[in-house]
Amino acid sequence: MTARKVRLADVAAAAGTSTKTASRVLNGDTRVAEETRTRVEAAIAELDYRPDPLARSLRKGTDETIGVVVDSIADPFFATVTGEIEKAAFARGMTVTVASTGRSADRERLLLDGMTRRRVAGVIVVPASTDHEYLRGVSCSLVFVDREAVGLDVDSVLVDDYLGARMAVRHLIEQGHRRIALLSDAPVLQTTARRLAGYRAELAEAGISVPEELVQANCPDIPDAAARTAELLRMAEPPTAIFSSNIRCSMGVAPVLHSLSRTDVALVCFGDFFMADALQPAVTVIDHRPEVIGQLAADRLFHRLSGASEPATRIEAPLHLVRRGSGELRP
Amino acid sequence: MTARKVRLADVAAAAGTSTKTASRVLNGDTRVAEETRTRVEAAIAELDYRPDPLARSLRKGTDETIGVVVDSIADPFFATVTGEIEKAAFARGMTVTVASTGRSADRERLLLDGMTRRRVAGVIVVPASTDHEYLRGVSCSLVFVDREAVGLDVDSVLVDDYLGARMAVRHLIEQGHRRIALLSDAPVLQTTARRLAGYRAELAEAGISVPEELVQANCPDIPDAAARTAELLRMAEPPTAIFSSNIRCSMGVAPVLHSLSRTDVALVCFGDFFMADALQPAVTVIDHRPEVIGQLAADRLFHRLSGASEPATRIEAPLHLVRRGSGELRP
DNA sequence: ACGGTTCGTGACATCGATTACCCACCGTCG
DNA sequence: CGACGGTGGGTAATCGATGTCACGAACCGT
Repeated sequence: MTARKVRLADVAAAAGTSTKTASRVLNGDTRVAEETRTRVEAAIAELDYRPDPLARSLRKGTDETIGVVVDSIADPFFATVTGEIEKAAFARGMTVTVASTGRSADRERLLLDGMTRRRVAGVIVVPASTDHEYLRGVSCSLVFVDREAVGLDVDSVLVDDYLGARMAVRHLIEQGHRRIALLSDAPVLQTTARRLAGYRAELAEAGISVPEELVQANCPDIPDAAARTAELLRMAEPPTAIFSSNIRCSMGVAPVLHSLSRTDVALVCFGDFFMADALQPAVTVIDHRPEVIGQLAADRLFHRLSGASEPATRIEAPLHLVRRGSGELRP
Repeated sequence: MTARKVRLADVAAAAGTSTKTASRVLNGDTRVAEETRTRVEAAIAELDYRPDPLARSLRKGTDETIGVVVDSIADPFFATVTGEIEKAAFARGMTVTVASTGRSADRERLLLDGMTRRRVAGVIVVPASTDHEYLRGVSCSLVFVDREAVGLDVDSVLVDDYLGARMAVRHLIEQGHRRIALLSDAPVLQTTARRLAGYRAELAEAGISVPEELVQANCPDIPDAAARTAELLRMAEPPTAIFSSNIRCSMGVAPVLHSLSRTDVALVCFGDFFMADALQPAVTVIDHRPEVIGQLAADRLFHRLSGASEPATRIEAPLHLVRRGSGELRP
């Protein structure tokens, strides 16, 4: 077993130079004699030396680590996004630290504060708070994902929520539906609010009025979404179609429709989810791939890290309607 | 905005002491006069000082970070495990760094090496390699999850694969099945090998011989599992029941049974998965909850970190059969 | 031949904390 | 009364790397 700790000083000693020169070789400084360089490189290889990342970070003031802050790392959507980021980071020899906000603005602040204190090179964040002025002076690069930054000019990778919702609702209208219910999270979130707006706009444009009892815009979790769905179906004049505006809701709606054998009700969901294509009928979705979003965010961040100082960009991840059956049912 | 950098020296200056004394207060050293202590604490609060984690780690030789190494962070099972670990870490003010091995032993080595070099306090790892001697001398605590350590005596949190497989197969036999197919990953993995052994043992005990064509023990991914399932169903004498021994396989099998309208074939899966309860019939599973596994692993790790030096333990996460319909079909 | 570059190099300070070691009290005991 | 032991606290070394700056040698132009 090679010795426990090999320091730069050991390398320098082995090569017969000073630590400074060894450091120069390590960092690819050009002002080192060819002969010296090879001697140091030999010593590095010989001793299997690798620099101490902590010491380096302390001195340089920036760590080869990127932070990922999401609602919940256990959420399959964010897990996939994170996985993609980790892949990109690994390819560049960087490490990734993750943290979940649980949708709490305070916690978001706490986590970001901790990460900047650790001098992460950059952070990819799905914000929970609605005001990001506090990030004004941070020295690390930031990329916002899924939700926009407020009061801060940073790169962001977004989903066109408004358009996606319109696509979904238009599709249902095209199948002949007039009573289209909506299930969504609390509209205090931008994302949710925009999807709700898209839903209303598309219906308005088609000249369809929306009875408020069809708008269930406050389902925080799967069981609640399930309960609301059951409620909708018990109405005197039930909806003939449902637009579920996020994955959590979808995972509540779909099972209920099936267990109540009400698979005659059309369903379009915002966001693909596991097994959506295995149900009978398979669930039609507006797809925004987490892989793509993760890649875009990572690309953006690494682009910044390599020194680009362009103005902040807003990238919109592509959306497409995946017809699978449930959204093509007629009333 | 408070000043960008507050160092311990600033606190000491404000309190009129030396950095050493300030450091003592910070680390709860008892040999500090009550009066001095309060003065320093006031200064800390006043300046909103928080110690630099990097500098501290460099000096102390151990970082307040725990590493999580899994096959893939995007896998919903591991994502949930990771989420639970992160939750536990956050509660203790520690950060979490994650990395995926992609099942590569080399990469496992690389990642663990990198983490120990970063002086993580501990690592929770789902190993990809089959020999862990190389971890013999590491200074950080380790907890293995889901697969056993080989050549190394460490805490581990496991699933009783053998028992689980027997439970699944017994259940199918009890429903009257005799031709029970198996789908699994490559049996080089311990987990897989044990489940396979359980499958064979249970059948043998029931006096049922297993035609080798029913054993599809090499499905690396979802599409492959799907293809194998279709193949099984095309056989001259097809199986009346299928035991899918891991989640990835299950996500291949279930959709195929549905899309081929062969929901008359009984199915029991090892590991719960999203929407398993929404299918018609819902999928019967042997459940081993990732939340529980994550918690157990985190508990174990933090227990070690707080200084326990008991011999290594082997914890087995509880398993239960969740009857949902697909496993109760008769031939 | 001499001052001015450029090049390769090393001594030393530095990042921000912890810690080894030493000192200055104060009270007490022999 | 002086040595001793326990407190409270300071100085400087340390963790492992990088940045500053200065220095000697070779090189160049006039």
